[in-house]
Order: sequence, then structure tokens, then C-alpha cells
Amino acid sequence: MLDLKQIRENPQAVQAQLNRRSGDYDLEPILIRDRQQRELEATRSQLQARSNEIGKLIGQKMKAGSDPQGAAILVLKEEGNQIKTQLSELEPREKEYKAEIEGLLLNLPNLPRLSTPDGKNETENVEVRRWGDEYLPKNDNILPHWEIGEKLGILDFERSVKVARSRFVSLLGAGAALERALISFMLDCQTAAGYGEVLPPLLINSETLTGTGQLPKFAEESFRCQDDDLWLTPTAEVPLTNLYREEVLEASQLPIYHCAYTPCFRREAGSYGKDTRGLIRLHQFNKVELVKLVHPETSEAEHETLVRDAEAILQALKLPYRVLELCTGDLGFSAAKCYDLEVWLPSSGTYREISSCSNCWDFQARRASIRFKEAGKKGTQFVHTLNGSGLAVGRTMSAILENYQQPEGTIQIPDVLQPYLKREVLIPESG
RNA sequence: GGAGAGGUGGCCGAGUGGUCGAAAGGCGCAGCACUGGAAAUGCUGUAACGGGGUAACUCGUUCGAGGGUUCGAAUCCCUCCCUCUCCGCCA
Repeated sequence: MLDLKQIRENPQAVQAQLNRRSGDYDLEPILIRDRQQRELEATRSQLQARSNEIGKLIGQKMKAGSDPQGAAILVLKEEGNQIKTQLSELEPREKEYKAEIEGLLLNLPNLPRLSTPDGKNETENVEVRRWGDEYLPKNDNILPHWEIGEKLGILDFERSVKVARSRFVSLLGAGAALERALISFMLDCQTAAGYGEVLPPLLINSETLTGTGQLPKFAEESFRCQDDDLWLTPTAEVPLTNLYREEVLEASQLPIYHCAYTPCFRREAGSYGKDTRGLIRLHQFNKVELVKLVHPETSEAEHETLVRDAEAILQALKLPYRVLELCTGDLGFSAAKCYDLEVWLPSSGTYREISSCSNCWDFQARRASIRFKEAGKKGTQFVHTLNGSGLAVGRTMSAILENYQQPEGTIQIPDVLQPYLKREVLIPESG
């Protein structure tokens, strides 16, 4: 959520930053309602002040022994009643305005950083660096991961459609074990890097989704439980960040680092026909997520180290990748600045997103009211929240099935995973 | 699911209709004193959010959430959420 005060005091500057994003955003309705709300508030609080005064006066008189039915008290009561009538008209109107402003604010995306490159869409993202050219596979005729996976008997898409619907998969035998090995490996790396492991709830409520920005605007992206105010978590960023919702932390508690393995559930509305095969775009996938809550002064540096922590996994697995900085047109709703990691997928000859590392600045903290207090200082400040995948597990699996594919149709297991999987090569499953 | 008890400031915890009580006391935090320095001790200060004001300051809101009664509600009534204890059930 943007700062209403900032919008009020500097509407042109805020509007200019919003205009750099894709989509149209208009601050005018907010400014109008805000002005009306404040006018009402001035009147209302004056009436309330008088009403409070009357209450005190009556109290004083009663204590002093006045007759409760006496004229002096009845006059005051009458005035109190009149004020109550006036307030009963003003109060609901002011509440309505406030709710309206809140609703409008909740639908505005974060402001990009000034340094964020301009651009219309993903084609204008900027490559920051590239790693691992020496690990690009040399062999031709690499099968797409879904084909080699089915040949090896470790992926079953067809039967999973029967059990759930399209865009679901079952991992079998060594496939399931490889996924599990990847999860353990990633968690071991990230906990060693200082992220405290969390296994959060996977069903989460609306407030939680509002806190990080998935609601109200993107309700159609998540699965909802019909009989409860609960949704399937679309990414661990949501429960992890909201762990601290409505809290005032001590500055000394910052920074807070968390990592979590969770399944993630996404409806993928509007992506019909895109990535219909394989592990790239499923309704359910596994991910190890990194979340940081930090002091505003350190947030840019923390963002850089977060990206490095995600990259470390790809480097350990020797998977070629590149780092992009997203342009304003491709920036997510809550992000002020974002780096994507893209891993090389040889079957399609492209880099595909495997991690997205965002600095949400104070945007989520304001929505979720996550603040901190500096010892001795008056008031509170909002923390900065950051999140990134470290990494998307299914996409890592597909990258391994392709980059480590051998000409004879087996899969070499990356060195660092061998202790986890207790084998060096994947051969076709017997049954 | 049944019975009971609760939800108050950054934390713990008093407070059951009235000015003096946004709220005792404690912890924490900050300043000062004491000390070579610290600990301990003593004194002082310390809620958040919104409005107005250059500021000093000032008005309002907030005692789980939302309604109601009243001139006046942390305190009474209704609904909901959550926590704890006992019983039942269950992995």
C-alpha cells in the first residue's frame, strides 16, 4: 500500500512513478475522497470534543450531589442527545469514505525505484549478468524434460490428470526422491546462509493474502476453500511475511531471515495454452522461499545478498543461468525492484525463470502493519520486506533432466546432490 | 463437540458505568546521578494511529472485532473471532 500522506502531499510525483508501470492508475478519486474525509473529520471531532465535555460535566455535577433530574443536568443531557443525532449522520459517512480510500489504495501497485529500468514488458528486462556458460551441455538432441521424465518412468502426467486435473503431476520412484533431495539440499544451503527454517500453514486467510498484495486484486489467481475464509498458499512469501503482521518489532531484532519449503498452489488463470507440457507451469509445485524483514537503510544491500543466496543454489548445481533486472512494465504488483534468475533449458534453447527476487520496500509492511521501534526514538517505522525463490524445485528438476541428460538417455546426478540421493545416475525405472 | 475461564500499552498485569484514570504496579527502553569503568541502586521520562498547526501544542480514535443501551462504556447487553483448563474424539 502506498502512503496516503505521500499521495496527498506529492500527487504528481507519485502519479509519475505509477505511469512508468503497465496499466492505468488514477490518483484523483483518492485525492477527492481524502479531502472530503478530512473535512468531515474536522467537524466530527469538534462535536465529539463537546460530547466528551458534556459527559465530564454531568459526572462532576453528579459527584457533587446534584439532582439527576434537576434542570442543570437535563439541559446537558438534551445537548448530548442533539450531538448524538448529528454524529449518527456524520460518522457512517466518514467511515464510508475511509473504506473507499482504503479500497482504492489496496488496488494501487508499488512504486518502482527510480533506478528501475523503463520498459513495456518482459522483452525490455535488462540482463545484469550471466553465469555458467562452461556448463552448457555439448550434446545435441536433448529431449525435453517431460519426455525424458516419462521415458525414465519418474513423471506421470496422464494419471495425475485423472486424479486431479490438467497441470498436475505425480513424481515416481527416483523422481520423487530427486525432488526430495533438491528440497533438502536447498534448505540445508539456505539455513547455513542464516535463514531460519519455517514450515508454515498452507491454508491461509484473506487478511494474510491482503498483507502481501495477492488480495484484493488477484483473487482469481489463488485457490479458495469454499466453506472457510481460507486459501491455498500461492507462495511461502505470503505466510512467512505475515508471520509478523500487526507487530511492532524492536530494531535490534532486525534483520529477520526465514526460509521455507512449501508446496505452492496457483490457478494460472489466463495462461491457457502456455507451457502446457512438463513441469514449468503447474497448479501445484514445490518451492523453497527466502524472506527477509529488514531495516529500511539496509534493504538495497539485503536485496543483493538475497539474489546471491538464490544464485548459490544454481552455481552449486552447475546449472547455467542469467540474472535479469525487471523493467517497470514487468514488475510485480508489490515489488519496487526485482531480479529474476533464469536457468538454461536446452530443449527449448531458452532461459526460463527459476527464481524471482523482489524488494517490496515498505509496501507490504504498510499493508500488513509490520513496524519496528528504534530504542529511545519516538514512533515507529515500517520494515522493508524482501522475498525470493531459493529455488523453484520443479523447475530445477526440469533443468537437471535436460542439462544433465546423457546421450544414452540417462541423467547424471549433480555432484552436490549425490549424497542426498545416494546415487550418481538416473536410469529407467523398472516398474 | 460439551463445560468453564479469559483477551487491557513494546511485554507482564491491576482496573466492573462518571471529573481527578489512556489506564495503577512491574519489566523493557532512554536520560541523569553514583563509578576508574561496569553491575547494582536511586531519580526522571517513555503507547500507537488519524486530523489541525512552521512549531510549542491541540482535537479525535483505539482496552480481541463488530453492533447496541446511556448525556457518559475497558466496565452492561448481543453477535463473531481467538487463547487457556477439564471432558469427549482423533493422526
